[in-house]
Amino acid sequence: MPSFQTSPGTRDILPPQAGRWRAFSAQFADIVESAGYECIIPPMFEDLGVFLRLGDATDVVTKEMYDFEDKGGRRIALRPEHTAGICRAFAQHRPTTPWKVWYSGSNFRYEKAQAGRYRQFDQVGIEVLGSTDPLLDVEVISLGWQFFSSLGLKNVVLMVNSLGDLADRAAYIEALRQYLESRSGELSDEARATLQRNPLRVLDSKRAQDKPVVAGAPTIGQFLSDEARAHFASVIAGLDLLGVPYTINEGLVRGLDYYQRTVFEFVSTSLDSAQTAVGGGGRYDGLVEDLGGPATPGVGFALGIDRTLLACDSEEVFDLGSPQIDAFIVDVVDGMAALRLSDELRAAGFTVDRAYDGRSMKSQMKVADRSGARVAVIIGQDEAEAGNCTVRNLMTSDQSIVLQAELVTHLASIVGERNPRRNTQ
RNA sequence: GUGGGCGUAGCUCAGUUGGUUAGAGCGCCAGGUUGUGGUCCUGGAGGUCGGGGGUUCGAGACCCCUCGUCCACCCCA
Repeated sequence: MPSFQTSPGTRDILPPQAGRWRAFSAQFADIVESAGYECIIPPMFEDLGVFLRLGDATDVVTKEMYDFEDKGGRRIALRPEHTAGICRAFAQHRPTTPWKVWYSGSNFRYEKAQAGRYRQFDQVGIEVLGSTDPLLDVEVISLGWQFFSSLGLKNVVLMVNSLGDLADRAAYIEALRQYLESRSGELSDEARATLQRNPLRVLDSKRAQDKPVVAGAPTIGQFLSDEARAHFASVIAGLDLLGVPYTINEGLVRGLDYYQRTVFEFVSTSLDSAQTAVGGGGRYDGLVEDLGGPATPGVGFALGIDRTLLACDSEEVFDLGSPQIDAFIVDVVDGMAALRLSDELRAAGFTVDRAYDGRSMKSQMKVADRSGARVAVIIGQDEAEAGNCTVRNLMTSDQSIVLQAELVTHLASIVGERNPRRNTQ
């Protein structure tokens, strides 16, 4: 065993998996940038207070925060999610609205690791600040939906709900509390404890014992104000218009306290672990104000990269290999030709690798084969003296001798034309 | 945080009721007549059996502690 290993809940994303992550983010960027969202990169740690707004009854704040005091005596926390930091950035910089941003990055929560759950985990997401338009909620939800579709995922379902405005929500929570307390004798010990902290979360209980009680609970729908009801109706109408399939789930509550009105979650039905939520979001109209900014509505979502990729694995989609190598250079003289030719070919736009350490031709050919290269360019003593090279097509085993000066055109005839690398002036 | 499963070479695993210098397959490296891959053959490198303590004449195997990992709960992406 090596002396050091990754800390609990963290891991190395090695090649080729790391390349898949990069492609994942790139594909996400393509989709949301086409809708006018721009990239934002907030800091990984902030003043602890920024994240306390997520809710003092949530585990994310009370148990899972990576917080510490820095050398300057500041109370700092590693971000457990992106939304709060982005709202803080909005309050700090006051960009014109609507402010549409997307992000891709790591979050940190001190939890015990499990399938699809890590202490350092990555999300991509979008946020829009400055508009209450319900059709914006629709745009946001539909972009999430489109992204899952673009990955090739079929077994993702969308659940939507409305938590109402603050007053609706408060009235509902009170009614729910009264109901649950009246039947607390039937609840599990765990659910009773949850009831004290956050009655909404009892609706999420997975224990069979709690199911009958939860099934009989009052639902949020009866508590919505006229405004909240109209807002939700517009969201539904918009989803219908776009043909985005959804399920209204009145038991859907989100884990963070800042949500109001629209909430939604994307769930993979092809994951068999306990973690099936691959993404979620909603409207958080009070958050910017809570952080000391002007009253500003907001809506957004976050998708878990790990879990979504897990879903891709189980549906056997979005499967990427390593990048294709066009040519592999085998130089058994002194390596100088390999150095020069690889440089020239790369400048011409080809992907080129080579062997090192002056190994035997047989050994270098093995490495060439393993690299998956389509062509081997061989420089032996004869070629070096004649100024040419042997070009071997590793798929067909055809072989020919060409002048080194004509290598670029010859290679293009085998693997196709490439765009030369451009140097910025 | 609670409960359970598991921790033997880079990877996947064997290791009989505790008994001599710990094995296989894959991978890696080098050869198989002196310039060539993917198949085949031969050889080689690589492990303080997660770590610490204990029981024993003797422990990879048994006991305790610890760390890590996986799974469930909790919570969430």
